[in-house]
Amino acid sequence: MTEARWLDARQERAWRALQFMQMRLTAHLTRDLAAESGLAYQDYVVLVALTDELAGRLRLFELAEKIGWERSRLSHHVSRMADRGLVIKEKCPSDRRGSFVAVTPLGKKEIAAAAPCHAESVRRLFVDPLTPEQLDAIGDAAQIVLERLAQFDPTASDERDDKEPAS
Amino acid sequence: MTEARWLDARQERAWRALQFMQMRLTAHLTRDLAAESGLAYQDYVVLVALTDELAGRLRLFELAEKIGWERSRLSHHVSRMADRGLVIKEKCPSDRRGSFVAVTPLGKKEIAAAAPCHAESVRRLFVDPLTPEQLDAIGDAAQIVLERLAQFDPTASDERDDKEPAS
DNA sequence: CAAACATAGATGATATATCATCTATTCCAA
DNA sequence: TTGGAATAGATGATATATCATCTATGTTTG
Repeated sequence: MTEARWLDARQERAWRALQFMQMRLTAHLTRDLAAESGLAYQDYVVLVALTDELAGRLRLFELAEKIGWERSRLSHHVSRMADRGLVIKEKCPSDRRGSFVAVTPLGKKEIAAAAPCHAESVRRLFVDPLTPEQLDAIGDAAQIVLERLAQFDPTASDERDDKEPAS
Repeated sequence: MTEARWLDARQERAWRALQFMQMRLTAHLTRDLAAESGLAYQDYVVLVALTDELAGRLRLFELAEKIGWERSRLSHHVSRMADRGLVIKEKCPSDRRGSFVAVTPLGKKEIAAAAPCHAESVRRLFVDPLTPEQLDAIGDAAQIVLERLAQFDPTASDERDDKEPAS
């Protein structure tokens, strides 16, 4: 069997450090958010995506696409959030299969309260210790990886790309 | 009034791109791994950490530390992996509260079969599209963020008063 | 030494995520 | 048109993660 090409030292270091950073960072941000608001990180993601919209609402499938979740997961989670009054589901008149998820006044209040704290955490833990050049490097690299992912998995394209995978 | 400092365009782009990359990448790697082996990504993480050890075994708390999991999560997961014969738990003679987790021959076989495929996926999706300089930049940045996280990490103590970590 | 405390790990309850499947609608091509 | 395929979303079963708590052992301190 072909001797496995594992990663060289540089590659492995980058990969492992990134994995660990992501894990620790997410854990920390989740704790901060829970401590300062009644929101889980997932609630935050949903609410930001909705309030980011002019209408404060999106079709479920659009929201799923926007935040990169599976539809089923989103459906379940939105139901739970609706039970808590953070969002509300509305029938879509033009496509009777579909629904909108809309942020409620309560949801707006919660996200407005949580967002500054969360931004503060992101800045303190991630943005501040890095230089602008490092941030750009991360942005560039992530974008490149996302483009490559889109080539291998067309369903997972978050950005509009009309380029066809070379084949 | 301190108007909420959100992130500027560069910061936000880096942050969002990183989040998306991580999500998509993990999803893709998980699928690849499941398709080419009988292992979930979590199994892979555990088995790599164990086979990485000379003795092929670790105390549970050491393993948890190494891979960055909560102990309870690891305890549950190791039980499930033990049920499948991938690892085995052994009493620790020197500390009778504790146990070792050891990789079994089956576990070794599975990880040996899965590792090259996984490495190939990581290379194809993450390493190959980036330059060595970009990989170093990511490694450097992640390391810096990890150091900052360590400063703020509450595992050391619950004293939250030291808002100014000496550097 | 004993009492208080800390640590290792397990366990059960609950919350969330994933997977397969289902219904209702819309789209599309023969 | 119409019947098959695709899409939107919901739902229930299962898998995994999280949280609080428990037992047993080890450690410290008065």
